[in-house]
Amino acid sequence: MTTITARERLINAAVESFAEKGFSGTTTRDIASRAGMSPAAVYVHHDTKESLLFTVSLEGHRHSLDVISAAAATSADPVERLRTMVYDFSLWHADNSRVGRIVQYEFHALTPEHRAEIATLRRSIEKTMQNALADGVDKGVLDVADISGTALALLSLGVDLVRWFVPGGSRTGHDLATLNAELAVRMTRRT
Amino acid sequence: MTTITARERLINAAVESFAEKGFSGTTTRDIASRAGMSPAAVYVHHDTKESLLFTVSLEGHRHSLDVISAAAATSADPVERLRTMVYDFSLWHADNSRVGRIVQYEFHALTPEHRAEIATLRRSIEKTMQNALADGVDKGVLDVADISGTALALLSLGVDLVRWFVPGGSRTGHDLATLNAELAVRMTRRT
DNA sequence: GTCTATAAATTGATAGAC
DNA sequence: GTCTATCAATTTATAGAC
Repeated sequence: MTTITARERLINAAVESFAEKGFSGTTTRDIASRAGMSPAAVYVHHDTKESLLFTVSLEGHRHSLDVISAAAATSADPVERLRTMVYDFSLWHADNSRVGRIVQYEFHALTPEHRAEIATLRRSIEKTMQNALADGVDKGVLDVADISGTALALLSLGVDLVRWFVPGGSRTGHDLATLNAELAVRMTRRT
Repeated sequence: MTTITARERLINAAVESFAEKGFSGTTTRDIASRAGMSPAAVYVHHDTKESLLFTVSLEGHRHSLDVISAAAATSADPVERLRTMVYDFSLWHADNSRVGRIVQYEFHALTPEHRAEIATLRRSIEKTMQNALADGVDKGVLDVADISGTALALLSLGVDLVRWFVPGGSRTGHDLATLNAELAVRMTRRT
């Protein structure tokens, strides 16, 4: 049996509202009413509206870093590893497109301190992709002239899904992730 | 000699503020002060804050559609045409990253009527890319199993630049556009 | 921990003088 | 076409009762 605390209900409500209207477009009243509480109840569990955003953003960044890090450890073959990394990273963005929008598009709304903390997670995500490409080049399996630029492009394929992906639409997350993974291999494989 | 009207000064101010803080995070007072006017002067030239957004968004969408359409007409060779399309589309997003952020991320803030009008331009952009891929497949030069999905992925490479591109940073728009164009060719060329 | 009530500031937009 | 002044509504956040 899973107990959902008031704090978690507020976080779920914040995810809904931030993803739909953006951070600035969301009122604390909207979050409260989605969570079935009065406006004042929000502040018992979260100091400010921004601290709610930070909680969501931090958890989302950590989750996506976990996903790509785990994928990076699945195979010793650089091509299959890259395929898995792009597949899992893309699938995460499709399956979590609401959190993904907050992660990717509300970064600027964080306080400078919170932004700095999250920026380190972003660098880890990029570094994980760069390392996978560099290893594949070292092993002579991948052909990548610009490793950091290509890493950004591969991540963009997954990240940009959150801009338009609609759950229940004609394309499934699995289909899109499979396509992105195949394109990633074609982009980088040595011929 | 170029005369800058008050209306244009307001649009430039709106681009700055919308790109920096988002539509909801921007106040009409902020736009007015950036344009060197009083808050009331805004409403002489634009009915609502949203009409300013619509003006910026419409112009931006038209411009990027013009860019990719012109690129689609440059060459009869599908590979070189695709390279030019991805290069020009990516370069536009790097060179116009502020307008690009408004175009890509403030779509939801438009009124339903304005959103519908702009949606037709978005479909034209996608269709232009799809046609270029389909023609290359017909001519036996490109190998693309999922044309609409691959079109979205190619556009994503350009679009996602606006999320992080910083003018004057270590990477130039030209460098990024060249890389994206090369990756696009590798993704789609028949081997 | 939840509520009602409200403070204090900010917001989009307008009125009316010049 | 620009201004000062202001309205009416909304906003984040708090006070204090239960």
